[in-house]
Amino acid sequence: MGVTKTDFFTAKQNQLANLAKALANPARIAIIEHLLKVDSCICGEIVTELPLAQPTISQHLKELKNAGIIQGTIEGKSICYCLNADTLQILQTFFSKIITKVDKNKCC
Amino acid sequence: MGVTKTDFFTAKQNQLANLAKALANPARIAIIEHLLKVDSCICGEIVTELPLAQPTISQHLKELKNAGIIQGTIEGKSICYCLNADTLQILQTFFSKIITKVDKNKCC
DNA sequence: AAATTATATCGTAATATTGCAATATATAAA
DNA sequence: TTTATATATTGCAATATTACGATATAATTT
Repeated sequence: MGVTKTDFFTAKQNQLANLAKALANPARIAIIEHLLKVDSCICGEIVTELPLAQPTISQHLKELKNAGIIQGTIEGKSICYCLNADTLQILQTFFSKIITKVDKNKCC
Repeated sequence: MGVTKTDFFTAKQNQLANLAKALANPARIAIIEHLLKVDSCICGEIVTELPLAQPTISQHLKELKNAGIIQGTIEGKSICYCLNADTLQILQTFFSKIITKVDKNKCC
Protein backbone atom coordinates (compact mmCIF):
# COMPACT_ATOMS: atom_id res chain seq x y z
CA MET A 1 0.00 0.00 0.00
CA GLY A 2 2.14 2.95 1.20
CA VAL A 3 -0.60 4.35 3.40
CA THR A 4 0.00 4.55 7.11
CA LYS A 5 -2.91 3.24 9.20
CA THR A 6 -3.32 6.52 11.00
CA ASP A 7 -6.83 5.79 12.28
CA PHE A 8 -5.71 2.94 14.49
CA PHE A 9 -3.33 5.02 16.57
CA THR A 10 -3.82 7.80 19.10
CA ALA A 11 -3.67 11.48 18.18
CA LYS A 12 -0.51 11.81 20.24
CA GLN A 13 1.18 8.90 18.47
CA ASN A 14 0.28 10.37 15.09
CA GLN A 15 1.47 13.81 16.17
CA LEU A 16 4.86 12.48 17.24
CA ALA A 17 5.18 10.41 14.06
CA ASN A 18 4.37 13.45 11.92
CA LEU A 19 6.89 15.61 13.74
CA ALA A 20 9.50 12.90 13.30
CA LYS A 21 8.63 12.69 9.60
CA ALA A 22 9.20 16.42 9.25
CA LEU A 23 12.70 15.91 10.67
CA ALA A 24 13.44 12.77 8.68
CA ASN A 25 15.66 14.44 6.09
CA PRO A 26 19.19 15.83 6.48
CA ALA A 27 18.31 18.99 4.56
CA ARG A 28 15.56 19.77 7.04
CA ILE A 29 17.89 19.07 9.96
CA ALA A 30 20.39 21.43 8.34
CA ILE A 31 17.71 24.10 7.95
CA ILE A 32 16.81 23.79 11.63
CA GLU A 33 20.46 23.98 12.67
CA HIS A 34 20.94 27.02 10.46
CA LEU A 35 17.91 28.81 11.89
CA LEU A 36 19.30 28.05 15.33
CA LYS A 37 22.71 29.45 14.51
CA VAL A 38 22.13 32.67 12.60
CA ASP A 39 20.35 35.74 13.83
CA SER A 40 18.62 36.59 10.62
CA CYS A 41 16.69 33.75 9.09
CA ILE A 42 15.76 34.64 5.54
CA CYS A 43 14.94 31.91 3.05
CA GLY A 44 17.44 33.19 0.49
CA GLU A 45 20.26 32.69 2.95
CA ILE A 46 19.38 29.03 3.29
CA VAL A 47 19.36 28.59 -0.48
CA THR A 48 22.98 29.73 -0.67
CA GLU A 49 23.95 27.68 2.40
CA LEU A 50 22.57 24.34 1.29
CA PRO A 51 23.51 22.31 -1.78
CA LEU A 52 19.95 22.13 -3.05
CA ALA A 53 17.93 24.03 -5.61
CA GLN A 54 15.62 26.85 -4.56
CA PRO A 55 12.36 24.96 -5.24
CA THR A 56 13.61 22.02 -3.20
CA ILE A 57 14.39 24.20 -0.21
CA SER A 58 11.07 25.98 -0.56
CA GLN A 59 9.40 22.58 -0.40
CA HIS A 60 11.37 21.56 2.70
CA LEU A 61 10.47 24.84 4.38
CA LYS A 62 6.83 24.19 3.58
CA GLU A 63 6.97 20.78 5.22
CA LEU A 64 8.64 22.15 8.34
CA LYS A 65 6.01 24.89 8.42
CA ASN A 66 3.12 22.44 7.96
CA ALA A 67 4.47 20.39 10.85
CA GLY A 68 4.58 23.55 12.98
CA ILE A 69 8.33 23.30 13.50
CA ILE A 70 9.03 26.65 11.87
CA GLN A 71 6.97 29.70 11.10
CA GLY A 72 7.44 32.34 8.43
CA THR A 73 6.51 35.98 8.30
CA ILE A 74 6.67 38.18 5.23
CA GLU A 75 9.37 40.81 5.52
CA GLY A 76 9.51 43.07 2.51
CA LYS A 77 10.13 40.92 -0.52
CA SER A 78 11.70 38.12 1.45
CA ILE A 79 10.36 35.84 4.16
CA CYS A 80 11.68 35.47 7.68
CA TYR A 81 11.55 31.89 8.91
CA CYS A 82 12.20 30.95 12.50
CA LEU A 83 11.84 27.97 14.82
CA ASN A 84 8.65 27.36 16.77
CA ALA A 85 9.67 26.57 20.34
CA ASP A 86 6.27 25.19 21.34
CA THR A 87 6.38 22.40 18.78
CA LEU A 88 9.99 21.53 19.45
CA GLN A 89 9.09 21.35 23.13
CA ILE A 90 6.74 18.45 22.37
CA LEU A 91 9.64 16.44 21.01
CA GLN A 92 11.98 17.43 23.82
CA THR A 93 9.40 16.36 26.39
CA PHE A 94 8.83 13.03 24.64
CA PHE A 95 12.48 12.08 24.60
CA SER A 96 13.16 13.35 28.10
CA LYS A 97 10.36 11.16 29.42
CA ILE A 98 11.77 8.19 27.55
CA ILE A 99 15.26 8.76 28.92
CA THR A 100 14.06 8.96 32.51
CA LYS A 101 12.04 5.76 32.16
CA VAL A 102 14.21 3.63 29.94
CA ASP A 103 16.81 2.71 32.53
CA LYS A 104 14.28 1.20 34.90
CA ASN A 105 13.03 -1.02 32.13
CA LYS A 106 16.09 -2.89 30.96
CA CYS A 107 15.13 -6.47 30.17
CA CYS A 108 17.80 -7.60 27.71
CA MET B 1 14.27 11.25 -7.96
CA GLY B 2 13.25 10.20 -4.43
CA VAL B 3 16.86 9.97 -3.33
CA THR B 4 18.03 12.12 -0.47
CA LYS B 5 21.31 13.92 -1.17
CA THR B 6 23.01 12.30 1.81
CA ASP B 7 26.54 13.05 0.64
CA PHE B 8 26.14 16.79 0.92
CA PHE B 9 25.30 16.76 4.62
CA THR B 10 27.32 16.02 7.73
CA ALA B 11 27.38 12.60 9.40
CA LYS B 12 25.56 14.07 12.38
CA GLN B 13 22.82 15.57 10.23
CA ASN B 14 22.32 12.26 8.46
CA GLN B 15 22.32 10.39 11.75
CA LEU B 16 19.61 12.61 13.21
CA ALA B 17 17.56 12.40 10.00
CA ASN B 18 17.81 8.61 10.03
CA LEU B 19 16.77 8.39 13.67
CA ALA B 20 13.82 10.68 12.92
CA LYS B 21 12.90 8.50 9.95
CA ALA B 22 12.83 5.45 12.18
CA LEU B 23 10.31 7.25 14.40
CA ALA B 24 8.27 8.67 11.54
CA ASN B 25 5.41 6.18 11.82
CA PRO B 26 2.71 5.88 14.50
CA ALA B 27 3.13 2.10 14.70
CA ARG B 28 6.79 2.53 15.59
CA ILE B 29 5.93 5.22 18.14
CA ALA B 30 3.39 2.78 19.59
CA ILE B 31 6.00 0.03 19.73
CA ILE B 32 8.40 2.32 21.58
CA GLU B 33 5.69 3.39 24.04
CA HIS B 34 4.76 -0.25 24.59
CA LEU B 35 8.36 -1.28 25.26
CA LEU B 36 8.58 1.58 27.71
CA LYS B 37 5.44 0.53 29.56
CA VAL B 38 5.60 -3.23 29.94
CA ASP B 39 8.15 -5.27 31.82
CA SER B 40 8.36 -8.12 29.38
CA CYS B 41 8.83 -7.13 25.76
CA ILE B 42 8.22 -10.13 23.57
CA CYS B 43 7.52 -9.55 19.91
CA GLY B 44 4.32 -11.61 19.99
CA GLU B 45 2.91 -9.29 22.63
CA ILE B 46 3.36 -6.35 20.32
CA VAL B 47 1.60 -8.23 17.53
CA THR B 48 -1.47 -8.71 19.71
CA GLU B 49 -1.33 -5.12 20.99
CA LEU B 50 -1.16 -3.35 17.64
CA PRO B 51 -3.73 -3.45 14.82
CA LEU B 52 -1.23 -4.62 12.23
CA ALA B 53 -0.33 -7.97 10.72
CA GLN B 54 2.64 -9.91 12.06
CA PRO B 55 4.87 -9.35 9.01
CA THR B 56 4.23 -5.61 9.20
CA ILE B 57 5.25 -5.46 12.83
CA SER B 58 8.28 -7.60 12.16
CA GLN B 59 9.29 -5.08 9.52
CA HIS B 60 8.80 -2.13 11.87
CA LEU B 61 10.85 -3.86 14.53
CA LYS B 62 13.58 -4.43 11.97
CA GLU B 63 13.66 -0.74 11.10
CA LEU B 64 13.83 0.31 14.74
CA LYS B 65 16.60 -2.23 15.26
CA ASN B 66 18.56 -1.05 12.20
CA ALA B 67 18.34 2.50 13.51
CA GLY B 68 19.70 1.31 16.85
CA ILE B 69 16.61 2.42 18.73
CA ILE B 70 15.80 -1.07 19.96
CA GLN B 71 17.75 -4.27 20.34
CA GLY B 72 16.54 -7.85 20.35
CA THR B 73 17.83 -10.97 22.02
CA ILE B 74 16.66 -14.50 21.33
CA GLU B 75 14.81 -15.98 24.28
CA GLY B 76 13.68 -19.52 23.67
CA LYS B 77 11.49 -19.53 20.62
CA SER B 78 10.53 -15.90 20.96
CA ILE B 79 12.55 -12.68 20.84
CA CYS B 80 12.91 -10.09 23.58
CA TYR B 81 13.04 -6.56 22.27
CA CYS B 82 13.96 -3.56 24.37
CA LEU B 83 14.86 0.10 23.98
CA ASN B 84 18.44 1.22 23.48
CA ALA B 85 19.04 4.12 25.85
CA ASP B 86 22.25 5.25 24.15
CA THR B 87 20.56 5.96 20.83
CA LEU B 88 17.55 7.64 22.38
CA GLN B 89 19.98 9.81 24.33
CA ILE B 90 21.23 11.27 21.03
CA LEU B 91 17.74 12.51 20.24
CA GLN B 92 17.12 13.78 23.75
CA THR B 93 20.36 15.74 23.66
CA PHE B 94 19.56 17.22 20.25
CA PHE B 95 16.16 18.53 21.31
CA SER B 96 17.36 19.73 24.70
CA LYS B 97 20.06 21.78 23.00
CA ILE B 98 17.49 23.23 20.62
CA ILE B 99 15.14 24.16 23.44
CA THR B 100 17.83 25.96 25.41
CA LYS B 101 18.94 27.93 22.36
CA VAL B 102 15.68 28.63 20.60
CA ASP B 103 14.37 31.27 22.98
CA LYS B 104 17.42 33.47 22.51
CA ASN B 105 16.88 33.29 18.78
CA LYS B 106 13.38 34.64 18.33
CA CYS B 107 13.27 36.85 15.28
CA CYS B 108 9.65 36.69 14.17
C1' DA C 1 5.07 50.63 -15.87
C1' DA C 2 9.07 47.64 -16.60
C1' DA C 3 12.70 45.21 -14.61
C1' DT C 4 14.52 42.99 -10.65
C1' DT C 5 14.50 40.13 -6.64
C1' DA C 6 12.56 36.59 -3.51
C1' DT C 7 9.78 32.79 -2.82
C1' DA C 8 6.08 29.48 -4.16
C1' DT C 9 3.73 26.17 -7.14
C1' DC C 10 3.31 22.75 -10.89
C1' DG C 11 4.59 18.81 -13.24
C1' DT C 12 7.38 14.95 -13.50
C1' DA C 13 10.90 11.13 -12.96
C1' DA C 14 13.24 8.27 -9.71
C1' DT C 15 13.09 6.06 -5.57
C1' DA C 16 11.27 4.89 -0.84
C1' DT C 17 7.71 3.44 2.34
C1' DT C 18 3.67 0.92 3.99
C1' DG C 19 1.10 -3.13 4.63
C1' DC C 20 0.02 -7.77 3.80
C1' DA C 21 -0.43 -12.70 2.00
C1' DA C 22 2.37 -16.39 1.27
C1' DT C 23 6.13 -18.66 2.68
C1' DA C 24 10.52 -19.64 5.07
C1' DT C 25 13.15 -20.44 9.19
C1' DA C 26 14.13 -21.79 13.79
C1' DT C 27 13.25 -23.33 18.35
C1' DA C 28 10.19 -26.05 21.52
C1' DA C 29 6.94 -29.56 22.59
C1' DA C 30 4.73 -33.97 21.78
C1' DT D 1 10.74 -36.78 14.14
C1' DT D 2 6.51 -34.73 13.51
C1' DT D 3 3.83 -30.87 15.03
C1' DA D 4 3.18 -26.52 16.97
C1' DT D 5 4.73 -21.85 17.98
C1' DA D 6 7.30 -17.54 17.11
C1' DT D 7 9.50 -14.55 14.12
C1' DA D 8 11.63 -13.31 9.56
C1' DT D 9 11.75 -12.88 4.57
C1' DT D 10 9.89 -12.41 -0.08
C1' DG D 11 7.12 -10.36 -3.45
C1' DC D 12 3.88 -7.16 -4.64
C1' DA D 13 0.47 -3.21 -5.13
C1' DA D 14 -0.60 1.32 -3.51
C1' DT D 15 1.04 5.48 -2.11
C1' DA D 16 4.58 8.89 -0.46
C1' DT D 17 8.91 11.36 -0.82
C1' DT D 18 12.80 13.70 -3.03
C1' DA D 19 14.67 16.79 -6.22
C1' DC D 20 14.45 19.93 -9.92
C1' DG D 21 13.26 22.66 -14.28
C1' DA D 22 9.87 25.61 -15.73
C1' DT D 23 6.89 28.85 -14.43
C1' DA D 24 3.96 31.70 -11.41
C1' DT D 25 3.35 35.14 -7.87
C1' DA D 26 4.39 39.07 -5.17
C1' DA D 27 6.87 42.89 -3.43
C1' DT D 28 10.80 46.35 -4.64
C1' DT D 29 13.40 49.13 -7.28
C1' DT D 30 14.33 51.87 -11.30
